[in-house]
Amino acid sequence: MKKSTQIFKSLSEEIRLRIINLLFAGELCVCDLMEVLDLPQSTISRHLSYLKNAEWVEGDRRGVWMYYRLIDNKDQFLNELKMLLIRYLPTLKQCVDDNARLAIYLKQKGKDACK
Amino acid sequence: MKKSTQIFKSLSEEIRLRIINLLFAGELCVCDLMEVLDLPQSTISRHLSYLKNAEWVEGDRRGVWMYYRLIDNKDQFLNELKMLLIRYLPTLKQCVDDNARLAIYLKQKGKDACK
DNA sequence: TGACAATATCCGCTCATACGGATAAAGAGA
DNA sequence: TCTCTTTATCCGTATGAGCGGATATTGTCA
Repeated sequence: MKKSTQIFKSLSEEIRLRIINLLFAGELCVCDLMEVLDLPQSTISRHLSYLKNAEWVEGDRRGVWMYYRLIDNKDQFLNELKMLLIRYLPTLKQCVDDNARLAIYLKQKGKDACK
Repeated sequence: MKKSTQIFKSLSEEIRLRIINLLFAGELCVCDLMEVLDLPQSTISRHLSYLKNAEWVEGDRRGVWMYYRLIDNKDQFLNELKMLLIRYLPTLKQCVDDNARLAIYLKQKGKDACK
């Protein structure tokens, strides 16, 4: 039961929903998210660790960078909830904007940004 | 966006999940819930009003009693989430126990309890 | 109208968690 | 090893929401 409420609590925060939405496009590192969401590093990192505890994301280090991605969870409920979010989040204005910013950011990334 | 986080926040509380689970069986009044969940009246009432604001339930007065039931929402996302909960909540031990207590309670209700 | 029952709201308190700057830890490269 | 970059964690503070007893509100019935 505790775990169930934790799942929903992890989704009850705007920034975390925005992060999940961005990760639908594929893995991203902390500095990517800082850029796109325009938020301080400690805030991003904190939310990512929250999402990791709730088993939404996993991260792996590549050099200095930590790359985060959504987990393909064995838990059926979590997976169905994720499917729901995949369809729902992109209909929200804030997420549409974020996705647009991400696209622009990724296009110019190779040149100057991390990696 | 605010509304989306609010939806999940409304589900991030054990008592509220238990109430939703019980209401899948049909409408109930506050005193029913007090009995089955064994919680003080102010606590039940507070959570119900929270669920009402989040558009999960609606209530109507019949005499002194307020009967609450789940809303058939027009919002597609809310409805799909509800379908998910209908399948998921009854698999949780706490909810199984609650449902058993509800069944016993309802069986003897006509005699002494409200209405 | 007066007493009682069911429900909603108020109140003071406590706890969880958000924030963001500062600091620590980990790795890369000279 | 020294420095720089990225990320994680710490810290003090602020806010949101939970709790349950007390009180207010609403309706019933005599």
